[in-house]
Amino acid sequence: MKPTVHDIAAYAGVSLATVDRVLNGRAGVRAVTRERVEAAVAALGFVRDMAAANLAKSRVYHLVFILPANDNSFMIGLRAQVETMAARAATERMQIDIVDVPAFDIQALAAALDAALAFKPDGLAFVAVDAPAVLDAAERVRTAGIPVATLVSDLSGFRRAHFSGIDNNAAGRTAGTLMGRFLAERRGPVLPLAGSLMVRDHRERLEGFCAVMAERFPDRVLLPVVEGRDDPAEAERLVTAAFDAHPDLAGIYSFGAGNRGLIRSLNAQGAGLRPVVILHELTSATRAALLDDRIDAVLNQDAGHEVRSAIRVLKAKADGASVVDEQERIRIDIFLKDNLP
Amino acid sequence: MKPTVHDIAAYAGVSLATVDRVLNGRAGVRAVTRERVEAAVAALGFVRDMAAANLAKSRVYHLVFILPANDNSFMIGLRAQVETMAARAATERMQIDIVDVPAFDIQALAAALDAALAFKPDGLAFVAVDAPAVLDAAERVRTAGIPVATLVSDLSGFRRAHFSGIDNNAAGRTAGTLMGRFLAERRGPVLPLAGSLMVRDHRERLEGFCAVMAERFPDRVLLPVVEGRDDPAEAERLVTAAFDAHPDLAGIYSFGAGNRGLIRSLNAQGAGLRPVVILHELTSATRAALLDDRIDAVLNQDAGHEVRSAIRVLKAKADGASVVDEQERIRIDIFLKDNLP
DNA sequence: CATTTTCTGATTTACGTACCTCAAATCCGG
DNA sequence: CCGGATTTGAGGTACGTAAATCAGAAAATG
Repeated sequence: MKPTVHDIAAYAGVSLATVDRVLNGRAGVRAVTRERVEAAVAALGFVRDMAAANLAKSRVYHLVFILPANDNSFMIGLRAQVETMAARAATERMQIDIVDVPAFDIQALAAALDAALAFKPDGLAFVAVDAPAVLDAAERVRTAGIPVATLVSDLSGFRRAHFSGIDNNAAGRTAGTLMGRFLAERRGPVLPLAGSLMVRDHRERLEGFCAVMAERFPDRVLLPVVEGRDDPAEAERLVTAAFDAHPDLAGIYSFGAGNRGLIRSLNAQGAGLRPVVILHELTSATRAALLDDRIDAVLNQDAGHEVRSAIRVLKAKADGASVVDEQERIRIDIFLKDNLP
Repeated sequence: MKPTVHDIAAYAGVSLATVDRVLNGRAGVRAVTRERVEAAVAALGFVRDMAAANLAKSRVYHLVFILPANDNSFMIGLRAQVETMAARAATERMQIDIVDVPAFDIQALAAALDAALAFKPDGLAFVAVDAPAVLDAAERVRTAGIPVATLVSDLSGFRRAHFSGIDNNAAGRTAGTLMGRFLAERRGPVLPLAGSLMVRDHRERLEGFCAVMAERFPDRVLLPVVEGRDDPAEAERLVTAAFDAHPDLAGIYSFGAGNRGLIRSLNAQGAGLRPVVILHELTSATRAALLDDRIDAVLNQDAGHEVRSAIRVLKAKADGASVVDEQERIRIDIFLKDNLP
């Protein structure tokens, strides 16, 4: 049988109250007594029954998610995941609040962080915009003792409890390797299509991609990066322009959102050999394109995993528990048409 | 505030005892009264607090994992994952027992299933060997009302609660696409190296691989499948023989274990152009080979995810709760040297 | 040595549910 | 309308922990 606090009290020869003081780090216990209790805990292998503890505390974990009010498929999906978990939250003594902020708005995000801090939640997760004002606000939250996790996009210099997102440099490198190998002997330049280079994830993906191309496929010409601002119409315009300027365009790596526009532009091209296309985020549009052989590979981050992971980690940090690190690492999923979920 | 049984009782105008009888399906309640209570539950959106309920029942979820006593890296890793979770289990009112059976031993596995059934656990997970005797034993467990999950390898015709493993046909197809595209214009035959075609996973991988090769790369010559029995020495022998017989060997798809032997054989070849190598399961050996550019891609199933998923599902089934399906789908991980964890 | 401060023990209540007992109310057939 | 069966109510205890109160003991302080 699992030992309980009563067993610890009996074994250590102290009262329940003293055991409670030691276990919960309250004052009013001599060092010797504390050690006796700790020895008993170690000897009996006591582990606190979290379910019972939470019941007794009638604790409700109160988490806040700050999400950008973006309308691209990925962010919509991410929000849906948070909402799903928020609905399930009641079952597990949790309350999850979602706060909206305008996308890429530094001041609004900083203000939202300060507002969330005022609520004193048990944990906070947010999609970072990489700016000093955001860093300051985030540090205020962290300093208040609230565990903070960054979601999808990280914040430079911030000592967050957790980053729930992928290694974007590695993602770019992966795309580079796939691009180089899928192209093989085929000649022609490759177009890198960003969302915005103001965002850290996109910069990192580009760096990784360029590094691999330079290292392993040095003969391949990379066209100058173009930025589609995560906007389908703009992406379509840019890609169509690239097709016009470079009839021998051999590859496109799109590492931002707005891929519906890219796919429209692909469809509009003639029946000739299409370029190798590698892009990010599995959505209904990119999935359909993959199945129809209009694109070659999709790199994806699992939004559901990211949200669940952030919740698990924040909850664990909130009560100082440990975490299965490996479970919280967000994979770079590579989807070909054959392994679509 | 979340409603409690007390709120239900008050709302329905009945006593706590009656609410309890309804919620737990005990006899002695008139149909009209039962409906009143159920209406109250629906109206207030009551959900039973499982933590409190388990505390009251002093319930311990008792799970049994039946694992083959295999000595390949994958199975060793899988076992380690189960052991890790078993250690953590105490914290979460769980007890996980591990039962060993000789690998590929149908009678032993069937006997182990029957033995486990005698313990009346709350859930059972096992690595299936695809045979009628195993199916019979598994059905006996299932019929006894115990949720059963298959792990890694599935059991044909078995109506399990859950299969915690990858879609091996899709994995084979994925390998086929990568192989075909990585080879591109390069000529030469491809060797499929199985562990054993007696195992369903390996058969499915082969089928998927061959299907894609035939559909999309019909000119590529596939050598006859060889079986390395998941044994490094045998794999090494077979691959070396293939090199000798086919100096222009262009590709190897290894979908069994024992890849240390395959890698040794690769190392032993001369400095010429090595074949494209795609294999399964990320281990220290395959990881090192990937980093050194001695192989091209590793398809992997995350053993940790599989184990955690099996536990979550069995627990949920044991108390009739729902499951986040998407969280329980085991991905086919594709690792290149760039996205290694 | 008296007084304050710090520590410790004993006891109680609470969390939300399960499960038990005993008595009272209601139902049903005759 | 009676007798027996069924249904319902009231109340309690239990699970393992948290947290509070209050009294008494030990230690530190003057």
